[in-house]
Amino acid sequence: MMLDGVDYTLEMMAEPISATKKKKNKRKFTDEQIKSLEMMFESETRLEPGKKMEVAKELGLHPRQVAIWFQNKRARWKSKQLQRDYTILQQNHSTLASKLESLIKEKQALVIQLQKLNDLLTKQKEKGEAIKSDSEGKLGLPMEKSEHAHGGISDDDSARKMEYFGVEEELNLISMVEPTDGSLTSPEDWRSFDSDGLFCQSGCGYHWWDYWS
DNA sequence: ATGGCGTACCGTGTTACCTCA
DNA sequence: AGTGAGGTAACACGGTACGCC
Repeated sequence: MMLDGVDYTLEMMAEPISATKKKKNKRKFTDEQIKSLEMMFESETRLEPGKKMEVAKELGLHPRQVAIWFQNKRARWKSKQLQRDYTILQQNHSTLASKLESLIKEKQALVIQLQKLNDLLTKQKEKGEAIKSDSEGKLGLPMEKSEHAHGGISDDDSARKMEYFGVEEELNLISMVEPTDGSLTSPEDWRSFDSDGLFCQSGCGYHWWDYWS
């Protein structure tokens, strides 16, 4: 049985066709046919009817065979593309996951530093208030003494602060502002954090180190 | 203008066959 | 020689687009 130069009975007719099972005249395309089809698929994944007829004639195939080959090729290409995309997504996910992990660790370290500093500030505030009330009790006057009155911080004061906080912790003061729940990330939270006067930057008339004496 | 019909094509899933380890 | 897995041509089916009447 010859069809456009192709013998479709090859290999297939050795076995009788069963009544229930439809026998397919399946024959593998030649390397040359596949090569030509692949080249065409690279330039266009769909064939126009005219082009399909032309290709079929050129390769000695039925137009239907060419159409089916392109359909199957598109399906195979899509499947492989999905696999490639999946691999890329997996790699991206892995990279992001490791970055997230290191960021979480970094955050935890910062939170611990922040809590430590908050404890120090609370203790210092309590200590300052105790001294203040003690002085008022003795003199019967509000406390006026500060380094402002003397014209600045003494070397003695600076040394005492360093001794208390340590140089590194003092340098990191600005960055230690985020609690575990992230509740200080909004402007409102910043105001509330500042409202106890610990971080009053201007117009307060005194600073936290005023309580050192 | 609209709806019915036939045709061609597509995507998706399945089947049947071939090849190879 | 027999067999199972993987590849693939061919098919089935449902959906869509288009032209014609």
